[in-house]
Amino acid sequence: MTISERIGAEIEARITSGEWAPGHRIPFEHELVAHYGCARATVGKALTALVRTGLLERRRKAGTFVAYPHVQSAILEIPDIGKAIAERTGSYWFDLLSSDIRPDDGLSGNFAKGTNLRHITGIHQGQDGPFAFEDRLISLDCVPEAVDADFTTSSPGTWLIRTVPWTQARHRISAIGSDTEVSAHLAIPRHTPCLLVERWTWRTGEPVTHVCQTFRGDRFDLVATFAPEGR
Amino acid sequence: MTISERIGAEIEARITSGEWAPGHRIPFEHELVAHYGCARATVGKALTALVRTGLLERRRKAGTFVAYPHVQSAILEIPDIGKAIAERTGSYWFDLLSSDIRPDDGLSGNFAKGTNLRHITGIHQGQDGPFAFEDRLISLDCVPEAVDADFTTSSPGTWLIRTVPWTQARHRISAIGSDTEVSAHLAIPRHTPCLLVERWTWRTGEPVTHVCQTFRGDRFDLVATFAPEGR
DNA sequence: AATTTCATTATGTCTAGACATAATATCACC
DNA sequence: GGTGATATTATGTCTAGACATAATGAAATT
Repeated sequence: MTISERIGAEIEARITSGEWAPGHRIPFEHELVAHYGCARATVGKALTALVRTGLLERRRKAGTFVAYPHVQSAILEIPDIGKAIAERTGSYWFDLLSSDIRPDDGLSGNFAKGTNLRHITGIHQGQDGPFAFEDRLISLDCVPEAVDADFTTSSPGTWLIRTVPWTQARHRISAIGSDTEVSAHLAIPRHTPCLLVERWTWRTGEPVTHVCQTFRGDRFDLVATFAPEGR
Repeated sequence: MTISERIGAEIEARITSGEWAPGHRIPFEHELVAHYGCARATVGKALTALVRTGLLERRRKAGTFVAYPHVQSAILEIPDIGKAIAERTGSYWFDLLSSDIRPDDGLSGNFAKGTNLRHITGIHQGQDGPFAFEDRLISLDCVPEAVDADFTTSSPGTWLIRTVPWTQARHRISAIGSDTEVSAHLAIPRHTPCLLVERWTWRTGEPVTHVCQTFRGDRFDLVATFAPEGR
């Protein structure tokens, strides 16, 4: 354990134990330097790490304070569906249902009107039947290689992750009842509760893909963990 | 913009533009030092930040490499339900349905058998009706103040965030159909698709609370964003 | 050929000090 | 009393150099 890690751990312990409550001013850097007998940069490194995790807040001239818990946030692992299904059921494949190319009609609101899009629908299949239905648009202006990519061997999601360096993504997670089309594809009654994961991806500001994945509610959930001690 | 920020931004640009693909060895630190005419600590700071965001990977003796995209992850903001509902509908309150105190029967699997628990059920209400049903257990051994906390003025979640310094949390998000009890509380037909958010919280390894929140699927979704530029 | 030894090298962490910046408190002045 | 200039102070960032550590490849040995 390095010196800065030790300093950080000791400060964190005092906070989580409640000894230093939110709003409390922790000792000045020069006091910590005197206490630990190290350089200021070392103390600074420890404090910077704790600021990153949201545990501390520094104000010039005033000092360093225990932060008030703000918005709770968690790290959500967006699973590689193929890997997740293969791990759970032993096998996985992607059934391509349709694939066509057309310009954006300007109604999607995500891509610029006229953007060349590849439109794909398909089903993520596991050992014991369908897991999820996918409806995806890929911008060919941003990812020209997607024109002739073969999505019968690997799913579009897996292919894209490997091909395009993403920079930004936005997810929306909601619960819906399956409609007629999805019900047929997933082999479930109509109005069965499903998890809908919608994802938009950008690369340096330019839209890359927009995907709607409908999961069978009884076969899939998302897990997120939060650990403030940073990675 | 500081020097280290500039160095980091330039490296990131080369990666997201595709010039430096995953696996590429970026220049050695001493080369970057020569290029930018700064100290090694400054280059190191920039690189450390990029490692944190998962864009780079450093190997002693070998050098620093562009990381292969691994698991996609996103930052999920766990909303303060009260605030979210108030913002959307203009008003919010928590309807306490039941509150009792009992020792853990050892069947929950989350708390140690015999742990004193406060068990609470209630409804998150908005302007135009119920939003979510909540079923919560709080460990009184870990949070003794919860014995006589008044959850008619603020929701248990809001109260806990302000009172207990959390250290770890785990969430599970799934889609379910409402059962008889939930249907009645949320004023929806049975088997309506709902978003179930389950959350476990620990404080230095000790379980604090376990909560199941059932949201009306038509009135709530979760949003997560991913932005590799850190935080 | 296989193994051990050793020098090399790039990153990991640290020190001691410097200057910059922003917020605060103080004091003189109107 | 209110206002503005000034000194003070804690954090923010940086430099130049040091030693530690771990991985590599080459040389020496078995």
